[in-house]
Amino acid sequence: MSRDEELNCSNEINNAIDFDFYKTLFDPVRIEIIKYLAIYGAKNITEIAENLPQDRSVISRHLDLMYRFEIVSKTKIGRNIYYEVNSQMIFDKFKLTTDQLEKLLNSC
Amino acid sequence: MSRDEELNCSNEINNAIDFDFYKTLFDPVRIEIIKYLAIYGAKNITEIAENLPQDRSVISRHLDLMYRFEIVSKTKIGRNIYYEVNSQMIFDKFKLTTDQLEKLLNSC
DNA sequence: TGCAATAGTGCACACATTTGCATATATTGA
DNA sequence: TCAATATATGCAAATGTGTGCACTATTGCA
Repeated sequence: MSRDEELNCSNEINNAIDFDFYKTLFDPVRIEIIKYLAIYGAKNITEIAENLPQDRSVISRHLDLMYRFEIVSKTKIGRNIYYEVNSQMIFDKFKLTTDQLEKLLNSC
Repeated sequence: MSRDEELNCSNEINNAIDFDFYKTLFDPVRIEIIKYLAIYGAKNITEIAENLPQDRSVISRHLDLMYRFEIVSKTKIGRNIYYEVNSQMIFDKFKLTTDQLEKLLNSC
């Protein structure tokens, strides 16, 4: 394998796997938030915090981080900001990664 | 949604996503090791450590952890233990998760 | 057999991230 | 307008994980 092929291979792996997205997704507390939202639908920070051990401020920061990766979306209604899981987006991400990994299996 | 359905939904999410596996996979140094092995094939700890900034002992521990999740496999030849990425297994895992997420999209 | 090479482990320190309190900042509804 | 409610942020402490050194253990080869 030439140096070019090596670099190419490395790049393909980087492209196949959106590392920062998955690293953000696979955090124990964030997964708990996601599960809560997946079950109960759109909820605001206060209500999420009432059902998880973490402080409101902590939930706020986790949601903000997930929002930046589009793992959750938010809708403002009155005083409240309702957060919701982008289930479709998460699925699409896994689908894309799976497809790209399949290609990688043949080339790298 | 009844309490039973909630629990069921929560369990399905847990089953769909092998959290510990993905959490182990998405670590910056472990990904570097995986990329190195994906490109260069089976290598022993010493050689991996020579090509990454971390100490041999650190590489050893990361490989041990990944081995426990079957992310890598090992083969002993003479004095050396050659580690290799289980690319197929990683792909299969993503495929399974993707399929199960698709089902979840309809039920939860 | 012994020694050189390779891998694994105990330990303490480094580092990044999470956490919760206190407080600030918004923003709405009365 | 202003009190009430919801969210965001500064900060320092806590936590968990990663890290490298020193050392031990293992084992295959000369």
